Amino acid sequence: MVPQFTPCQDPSLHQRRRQPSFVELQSIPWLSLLSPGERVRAEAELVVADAKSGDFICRFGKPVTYWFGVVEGLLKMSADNAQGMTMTFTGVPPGGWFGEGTALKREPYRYNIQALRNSVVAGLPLDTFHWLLDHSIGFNRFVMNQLNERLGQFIAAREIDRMNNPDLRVARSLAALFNPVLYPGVGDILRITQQELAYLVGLSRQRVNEALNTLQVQAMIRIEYGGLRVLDLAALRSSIQ
DNA sequence: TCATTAAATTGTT
DNA sequence: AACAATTTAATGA
Repeated sequence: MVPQFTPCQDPSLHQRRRQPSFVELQSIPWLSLLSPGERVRAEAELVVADAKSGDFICRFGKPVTYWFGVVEGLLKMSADNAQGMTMTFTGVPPGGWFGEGTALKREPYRYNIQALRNSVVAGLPLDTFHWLLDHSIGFNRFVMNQLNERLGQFIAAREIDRMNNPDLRVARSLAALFNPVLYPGVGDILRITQQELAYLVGLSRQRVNEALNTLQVQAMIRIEYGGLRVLDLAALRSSIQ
């Protein structure tokens, strides 16, 4: 059955925030692009919080407070359309940072971000985000690269939505999650259950299970308990039929 | 550290 | 949707 995520209080994350640990800081890909001075300030202002499964990191219409990144776990980016249907844009695995578009314009969020399972989320205060944009070339390069790569993902996502072959849908969605530029924290193994993947792709768990086994036979992935290992990312991206 | 038990995840119909 | 099989996590001696 489809679990109804219990809607939770928005300020909870803000209240549960704490200082990032050394290991958590290491998982933040753009810190190494900063100059020593910039880095000191960024690390001082970064916060992390534990999000429980079902927690909303941000909601449509709420003002932007942080630029967010995933340290650990898995998030889901989605929006509600006019018909009241929830459509999932993408999953956000470890190493992924998002919301720079709305952060740049200081606009309210235009989508929801929800934790698919217990996760650790990092947040950079909006003022610090803008300060880095004004001072750090390395940071600007990262954000620009991020925007460009995500644009490619959204274009690919439109094609995925139009595909009727479930095996292909799963393959392409997986390829997106294994994107090394957007999600450097993923590596060879993506921690995701078949149920979670089913939510992201919009298929039943049974069908996802079947598709994954097909992809495994084709030596594109290896199914592991609670996760998947990529063997051939290029094939996931471009396989036909 | 090991054995037992509970919980989570996967495989199958 | 239901159930069985498998894997991992938690517990306590």
